[in-house]
Amino acid sequence: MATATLDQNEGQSPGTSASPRQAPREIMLGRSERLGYAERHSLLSVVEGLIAVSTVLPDGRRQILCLNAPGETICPICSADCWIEALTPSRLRVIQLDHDGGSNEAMFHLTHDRLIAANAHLLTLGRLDGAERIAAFIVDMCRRLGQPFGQGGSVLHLPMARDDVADYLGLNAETVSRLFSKLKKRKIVLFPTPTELIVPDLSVLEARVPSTLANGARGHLNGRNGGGS
Amino acid sequence: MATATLDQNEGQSPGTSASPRQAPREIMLGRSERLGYAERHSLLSVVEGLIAVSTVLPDGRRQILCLNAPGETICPICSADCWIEALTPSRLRVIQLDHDGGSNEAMFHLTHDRLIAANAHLLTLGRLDGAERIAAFIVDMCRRLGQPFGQGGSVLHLPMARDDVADYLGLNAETVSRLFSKLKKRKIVLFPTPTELIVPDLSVLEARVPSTLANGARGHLNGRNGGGS
DNA sequence: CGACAGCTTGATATCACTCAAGTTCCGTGG
DNA sequence: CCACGGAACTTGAGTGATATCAAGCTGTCG
Repeated sequence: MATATLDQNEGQSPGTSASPRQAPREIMLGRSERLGYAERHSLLSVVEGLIAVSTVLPDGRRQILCLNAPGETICPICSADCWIEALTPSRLRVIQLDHDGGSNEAMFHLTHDRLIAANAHLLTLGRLDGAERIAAFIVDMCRRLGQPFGQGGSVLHLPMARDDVADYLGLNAETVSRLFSKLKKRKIVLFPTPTELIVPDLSVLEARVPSTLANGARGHLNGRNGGGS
Repeated sequence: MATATLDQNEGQSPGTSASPRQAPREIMLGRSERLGYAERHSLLSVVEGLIAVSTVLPDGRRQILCLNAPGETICPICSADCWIEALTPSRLRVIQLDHDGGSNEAMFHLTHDRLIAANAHLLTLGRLDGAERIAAFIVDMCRRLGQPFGQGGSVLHLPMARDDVADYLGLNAETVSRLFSKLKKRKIVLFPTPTELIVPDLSVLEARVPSTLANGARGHLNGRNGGGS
């Protein structure tokens, strides 16, 4: 897993990066820029933007395993065999690991939360149809990135392309677009612009997400919730 | 579908269980018997049989998140919101936790391995088609449960129903059966009986699994031996 | 204003699901 | 030992959801 040292040139190779000075080391990534495993040596947390951890097959198929919003730390384990990719221009902060017991526990919590989220995602990919996946996705993103709107509504700037949503949900971009359109037609979600979503009433969307998931998907935000019934 | 209830006398209620009084606590589960979260209080490891950790939606859709073969320990985190279910009659051993730092590390390793496997599974469900999923599955099971056969082949007793394979791979039972038949017709896999598979040459199957996965899927195996690769 | 990237929409194809028989396997009882 | 019955498995036909291919549209930024 994460080894300690960083050299000075970190974050240099990808195109538009600005070179971080000293104290709080930062890495800038432009849209679609990636870091492979070899290019990271520390824990990273997202300051700004949206980061995807993804696997790409030789033929180009991509699966996004995990999305990290600002404030979240990228799980170094889930990213060992994968790419870290900015879905929108992003700023990352390098977290210095102290080699005491303390960071072990931090690593465990990261891993723990990630596993719970991964399990929810497995259910999504294995057993939900397209419409359900989209509903679950929007609800999840509203909780993580949305601003409250009216009574139980949410405004969300979706900082990723249809393409990326598709690769996260195991669909393709056209299907995502069609499903969005369907929600738009029914006025469950409004689209002032393609990346600006207004959900007037989140509970309408939540009603379209099978219940186990509606709870399970929150595992990485709160602690655990109710037992397995 | 019996749900086993456990009280003080752990391991009593499920059908055929033998009740150990003291030392190595064991739990027997008949086929399809389940333990909910409330019925477990410790780490469990599989002695015999095959255990699935699964989530079930209100409408009955089931996703198997994880399979545990003999010798493996069931990850308590991945099973917090889920059922533990025996796919074939199984024997579990209760592992007593000592509340020292040592078990923290054990928990971390369990979680770590599980997360790596979950990520591989996400790729499988999100981006592989039916034929690829089945190939990846058989290869994985051969490594974990198979006996070497000839030059680079493997014999596998598959201790689970088509149904269960389907719920693990996000398919349905008929599709699994059809895909098995296709492999049978091409003599890539032989079926002396429906649950007995002979893979004369594992590399033929491996060639049908996109390469990233062929490596990633082994993450959770550390320390177990399997047929060669 | 023009060009490009991203988005939407339509037509068609394909893969996997559903429903419905059959068939095989296996345990049980005559 | 064979007949029976149920569960699991296989197979086929038809359907539906999602992917693919192909335009066209929109919005953003020089």
